[in-house]
Amino acid sequence: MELFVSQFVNKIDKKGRVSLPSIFRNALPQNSKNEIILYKSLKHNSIEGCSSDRIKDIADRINKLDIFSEDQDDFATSIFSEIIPTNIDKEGRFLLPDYLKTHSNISSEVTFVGQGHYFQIWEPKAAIERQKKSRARLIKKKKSLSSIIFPIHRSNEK
Amino acid sequence: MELFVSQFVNKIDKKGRVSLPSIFRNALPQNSKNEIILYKSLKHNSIEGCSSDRIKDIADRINKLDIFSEDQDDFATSIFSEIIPTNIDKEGRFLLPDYLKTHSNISSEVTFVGQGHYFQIWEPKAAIERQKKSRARLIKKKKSLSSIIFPIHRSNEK
DNA sequence: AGTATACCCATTGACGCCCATATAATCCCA
DNA sequence: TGGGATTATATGGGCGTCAATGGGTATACT
Repeated sequence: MELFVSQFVNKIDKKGRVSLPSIFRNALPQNSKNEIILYKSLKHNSIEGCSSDRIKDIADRINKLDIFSEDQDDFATSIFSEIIPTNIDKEGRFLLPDYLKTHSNISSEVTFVGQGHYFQIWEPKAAIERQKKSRARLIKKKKSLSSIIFPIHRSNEK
Repeated sequence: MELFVSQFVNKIDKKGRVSLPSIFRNALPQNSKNEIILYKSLKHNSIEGCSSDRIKDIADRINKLDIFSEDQDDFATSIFSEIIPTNIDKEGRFLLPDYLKTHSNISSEVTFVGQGHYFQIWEPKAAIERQKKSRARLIKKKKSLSSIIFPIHRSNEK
C-alpha cells in the first residue's frame, strides 16, 4: 500500500476548494480514489484525513476493545460521530468544511502533511511550528529512533 | 545489496537538476532504480538520501507500533512528513528541492558522500570541513574503534 | 428562488521526457 | 602495449504533459 509522505502547501479558492496533492491522490486505494475521510485531530488543532479503507481498519480495532470499556465508548464517539466523508472532483479538489477550517485556524492556504497511513491538514504557520517541535523531539529520542531505523539484523539483506 | 561508497562533486544546472553519481545509481535496488528518498540530516546541515526500499523497511516498523501511541505519532510526523520521494530521469538526474538546498547552504555544486546503506549530499566546502573533523575524531578514538571495525580475523577478506 | 455542489473548460508554471554535446573512461586491435 | 575507436557519464536545453488554480454554468436540494 502506498503511504502519504512529504509535505505540500496548497491554496483554498473562493469556493472553498483545495487540491489534494497529486501523490496523495495516488496513495488512495484504487476502489476509492475519489473519496477521503476528514476529521478533527484528537491531539492538535489540525484536520486529519485518510481513505475510507483506513476508517474500516480502525473500526475493526475499536471493535476488539472491550465493548463495555470507556475507551471503546470514547473512541467510537469521538471518531465515528465526527468523521466527514468528502468527494474529490475530477481536478483532484475537495471542499474543506467551514467548521473544520475554524477548528484549525485555516483561512486561505493549507499545508498537507504526510503521516504514513493518513495525512494532516494544517494552517501553514502552525505546521512549521509543529514540525520544528517534532524534529527537536525526534533528535532527543535518537536512541529509540535508531532501533527503528537501524534494526539489529541487516546481514541477511541481499 | 550494493553500498553507497566513495565521494563525488557534481554541478546543479539551471533547472535545479543534479546527476546522481553513476555508481550510486547502480547501488539502487533493481526494482526502484529511478527513485530516491531525500531528507534533512538529523545531525548536520546536510541532506541524506537512500533507496525507497530502505524507507519501506522503516515505514513497516513504524506502522507496527500501536496506532494510538505517542511514539507512533512522533515517528510518523518526523519521518513521513519530512521525506521527499524524488524521481531520477533517464540521464540519472534528480531535482534538488529549494528548501533542502537552503537547509544545507547549497548553491551551484554538491558533494555526494557514500555512507553505506545511505548517502549524504553536502555543500562542497562543508563536506571537506566535515571530513577533516571526522577524521581527527576518529584518530583520537582509534583504540576503541579498531576493535569494532577491525575484528580479530581479517584474513578471509578479498 | 437561492444556496450549495458537481462538472466542464481555460490558464500557467513546473516537471518529465527527449535529444544533443563534451569530456572521461574503456575497449579493442594492430 | 600504445593509440585510435567506441561507450559511458555529466551536463545543457527544447518541448509536451500534467498539476494546481481560476472561473462559468448546469444541476440538486431546501
